[in-house]
Amino acid sequence: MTSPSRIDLPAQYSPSDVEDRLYQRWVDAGYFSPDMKEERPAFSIVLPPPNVTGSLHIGHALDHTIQDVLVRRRRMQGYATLWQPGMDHAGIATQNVVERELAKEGLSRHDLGREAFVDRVWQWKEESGGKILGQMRRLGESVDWDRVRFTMDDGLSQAVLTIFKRLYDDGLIYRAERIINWCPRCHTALSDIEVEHTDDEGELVSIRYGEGDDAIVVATTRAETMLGDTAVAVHPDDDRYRHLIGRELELPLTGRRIPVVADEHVDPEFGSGAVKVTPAHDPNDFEIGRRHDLPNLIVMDEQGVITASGPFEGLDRFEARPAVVAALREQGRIVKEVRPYTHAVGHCSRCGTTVEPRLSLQWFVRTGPLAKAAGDAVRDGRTRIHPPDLAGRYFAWVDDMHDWCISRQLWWGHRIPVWYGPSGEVVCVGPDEEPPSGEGWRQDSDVLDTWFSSALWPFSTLGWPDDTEHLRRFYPTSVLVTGYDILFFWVARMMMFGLYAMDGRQPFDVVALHGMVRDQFGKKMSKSFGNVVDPLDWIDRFGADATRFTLLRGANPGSDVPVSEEWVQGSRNFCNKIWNATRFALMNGATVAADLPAPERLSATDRWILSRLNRVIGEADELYEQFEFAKAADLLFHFAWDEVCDWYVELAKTPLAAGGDAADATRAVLGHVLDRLLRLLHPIAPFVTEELWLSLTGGESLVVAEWPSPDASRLDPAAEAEIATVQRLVTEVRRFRSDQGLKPGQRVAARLAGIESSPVAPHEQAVRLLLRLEPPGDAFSPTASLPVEGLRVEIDTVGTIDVAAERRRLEKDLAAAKKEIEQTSRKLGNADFVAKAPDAVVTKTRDRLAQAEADATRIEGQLATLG
RNA sequence: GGGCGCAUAGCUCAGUGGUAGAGCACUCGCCUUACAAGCGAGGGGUCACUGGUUCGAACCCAGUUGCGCCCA
Repeated sequence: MTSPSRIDLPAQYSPSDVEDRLYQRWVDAGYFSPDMKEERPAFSIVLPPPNVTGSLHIGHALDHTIQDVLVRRRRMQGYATLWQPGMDHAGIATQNVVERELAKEGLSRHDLGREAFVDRVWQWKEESGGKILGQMRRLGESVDWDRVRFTMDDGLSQAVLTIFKRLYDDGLIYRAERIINWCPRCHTALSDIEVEHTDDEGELVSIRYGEGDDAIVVATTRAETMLGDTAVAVHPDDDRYRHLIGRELELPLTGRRIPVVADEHVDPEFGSGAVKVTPAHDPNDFEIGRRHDLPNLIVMDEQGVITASGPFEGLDRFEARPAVVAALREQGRIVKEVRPYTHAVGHCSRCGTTVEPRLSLQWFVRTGPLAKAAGDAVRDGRTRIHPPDLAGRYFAWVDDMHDWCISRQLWWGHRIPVWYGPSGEVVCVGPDEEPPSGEGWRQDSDVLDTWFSSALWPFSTLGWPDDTEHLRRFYPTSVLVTGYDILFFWVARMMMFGLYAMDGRQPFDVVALHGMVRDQFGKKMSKSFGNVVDPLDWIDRFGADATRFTLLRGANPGSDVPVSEEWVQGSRNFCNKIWNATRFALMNGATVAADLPAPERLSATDRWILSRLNRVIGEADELYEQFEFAKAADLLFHFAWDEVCDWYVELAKTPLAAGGDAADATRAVLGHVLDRLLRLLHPIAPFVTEELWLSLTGGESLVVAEWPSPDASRLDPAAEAEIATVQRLVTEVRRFRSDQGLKPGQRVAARLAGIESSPVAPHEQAVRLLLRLEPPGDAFSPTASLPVEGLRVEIDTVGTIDVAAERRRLEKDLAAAKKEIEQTSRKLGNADFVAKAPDAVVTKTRDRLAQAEADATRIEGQLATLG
């Protein structure tokens, strides 16, 4: 159960050896439940409840990782943090799952009856539902497991009944006969946003109604609906049809006579300028029908089968379509057929079946005043949408919201709390009221849209309608993290219900939106395309930290997140890099003490890395605060790898080897830098950082360690400049070595002429170590001489120098210098530039020119020496 | 049809007025005692196109083309 001791870390980080152990330790310690001490400020996030049927997919992984980052950082900052987990009951999806199980037994839900079926769903939920909760542990999510909620729980159901009653009494819920989206496979109504529109290939058939001078041509993609036509509509100002308005035509195939009506909403420019009107099967036609008192003739049943009497009765709608067209063709009434004809078709978002608009008696939420409030809360800044440019989409939705159809013809869900009496009474029953009983009373058979209960999530999970401590402390929640595709579905509805139920207080202060996870080519992940990433597979193979890091590294606010296996490998490598840097530190006795040595007692190298560290602490903290996870991850990646590992650790080897005070100081600084770095990375990569930090510090846990803040007294521009000089020198000599074909490990003798008066002087030993330069011996005879950073590096390359390679290198440098001279002199030769550009820019340009000229002169000299 | 967004290296993306960047991929050389999941060096871009504003434009403005998303 304990972490490895300080020295015996293996050479490679193995996530599977540490993740479960650490996670269980965190849960056992109770870190994920908020510390309710009064003085702690509150921070809360509600997890968007995944479907009880669902399993963890890569989109969840992104969404949850972002939330975990926010929560873990705030926890380290000392907040009372609540990350509220749970699931929703997913009405249609869950009912479908259980119905499929029953089907295997040759049963339908009707064979069981409502009560037994619902029992069966509960049974399924207990046994197989909620798999996702276990998977969330694998990702390292620090949710409060003591507070898992489910939208069908007693408490949350109480919340549903409470708000339904309030809305009903306020006249914000009503029942009406309207055209709704009907799924003939799920046998239920759907709301507008549960319908997905795709451009499908169909046909556009033009049909002649009437005879001779009275003939009118109408066009349709759903020919079978003509069986339910009750009028033809034309624009009142359309001269072509003016004479027909008010007359009747015979509707083909039916023998019925239907009127020609004049309606302003008909577009005379579109098609023939005349439209068939099917009020019971088309939303626009329904409106026309209402304006002209047309009958609503339903010609299809709930499975999409034609019910209109005649030869088509009993045909499925897709069989009826060609049959109707054939019959019309036989009568010579088909004027034109366009096939294929691409047009938008609505599909059930659950099962993909083509949605059928259908006249039906349903319950609705009157969204007008609620949506207005939801828009205003964002407009006046109580809720901030991030990134702000996505607020436009939100406004477009809430400012033009249609009433929300909330009844579903399902059995699994919150049953509508309305009773109908024997004499036509309608009674909405509140949560603490007894439903009317007695002969002839029955409850509405429908259940509520799942989104109705998830719209209550930010306060129902905290105990509403009871006045609980959690509700008082954690509402409004601090941030909602979700994909921009959920803005309409869920965010707007939570805003409406939150503001309504909580006396105008918004459900969250910030809505932080992210995009969709895509593959490395920016393509949407889809099973049929075969590019789906399973986050659990990645966690198994690369670790939870690498998976999280990969997702975050692409998580720019509001934009899609491309990922690939190559990139998660890179993230895994990064974790391993941190692992080995800490391993090096432990092997060299790095310590983490309360106080660092004062700057006067530190080398420029130590002062440099501390200066950089404190800059990075400030920058990373700001990026986290701004939801800039991709930039925060990138910053820490480069600081850790490029600066700490590639330079500081390498430079530290010299004082560590020297021992004494120099080694002690370096051990303290190295320990300090890693301690702070691990803290900064912990929200992103909780496991590897925790494992290393425990070894490095012997502390209790990074989960509850203090979040770092920058120490301005450690900023040291002079040390930064000094080390920059060292870096340029080393890089330049490495380039020479590489061009000359000297093996990296090959030691050569060299003299660093003029180093005494150079800022590099204190770093001579370190520079020699990095460059594998031996001190010159008695027989030292340099074959090359490199002027660099104000000193001259004379090297005995052990053999003849590759003159051609050296010439190539110098000529390349010369060309670069000449280009720089050309560019800068042109600018400086422009009087307007010198006069109008800021002084700093002009000075900088002059400096660049001077530097380039010096470089060119030096290089030309070297080339001349080469002969 | 309406609205919004995007176009920068082979791929995916940062970069909002002053020297074009990263990751991955690519080339060359290395098992140099933390790490080959590594180290060092290197190649690679008319910043979609046209015009404008400006001393100066990847960046601001207008238009064009192409692509994507949302809504109907």
